[in-house]
Amino acid sequence: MTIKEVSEKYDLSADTIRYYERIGLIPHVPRKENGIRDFDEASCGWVEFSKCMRSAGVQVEALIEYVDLFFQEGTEEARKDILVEQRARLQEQYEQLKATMERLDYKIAHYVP
Amino acid sequence: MTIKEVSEKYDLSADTIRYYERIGLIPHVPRKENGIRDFDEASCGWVEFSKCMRSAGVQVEALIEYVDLFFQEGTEEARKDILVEQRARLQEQYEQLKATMERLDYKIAHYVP
DNA sequence: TTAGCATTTGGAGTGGACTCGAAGTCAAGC
DNA sequence: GCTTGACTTCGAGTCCACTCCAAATGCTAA
Repeated sequence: MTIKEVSEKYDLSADTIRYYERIGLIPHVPRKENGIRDFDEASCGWVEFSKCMRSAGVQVEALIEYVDLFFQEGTEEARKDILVEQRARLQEQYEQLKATMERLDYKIAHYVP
Repeated sequence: MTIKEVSEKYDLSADTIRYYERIGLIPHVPRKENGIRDFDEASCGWVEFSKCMRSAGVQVEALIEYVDLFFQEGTEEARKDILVEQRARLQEQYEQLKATMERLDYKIAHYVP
């Protein structure tokens, strides 16, 4: 698949996908002989994963570290730790979000500022 | 209350509070004769409100508009609309967050990348 | 009354995450 | 053979939301 197809498939700009590869947020994408990216299933999987994580607010830094560890042997625990930590972060955001939504609901329902 | 006290009370830097006032995210804070901010209950309320909204991810822009309308007569509906729209945005974030957390839970539980 | 610390303003600087631009290559169609 | 449009790299630019700085003023305590 070309970058354009992947970009449309996951609704991420081609620039963003190139940027993600450049900074190591997704692993190197295979190229054709002419140097053009040719996304295979694994690469698509990474794009999809990064999109999902990013849109929930997982930091770029954490994802880079994860991808980095992914290519080293015996780092399963470390990788899992990253996931656990990010999971905890999301949990916090979740609580905050819930509280704020309830507050907004109340404000909207009783609207008199 | 001084800005320092408010800053400690709500765990927001004094710089951020001044910034919020400057851009209109909170209304003008009353001053003493010497020009120093003297937060009353209303001002504290705005600080607390903005902190809550911001930490859930409500955009600065929307809050500025809200505060702006707040000081004009007959804008109740418009203000409520802002709240309703922001509520919907948070709802989307919430869904995204939930989905991502579930995905992480699964990945963590079955850890074999 | 002088030191030392908080506060004021306005403007400049920062960090994160993209987003764009320039200059070049390549394949397909006319 | 030439144009057109998608692709490449790499560096620069942008946007948002702060965060910091400088210079001036004010309050408190030795």
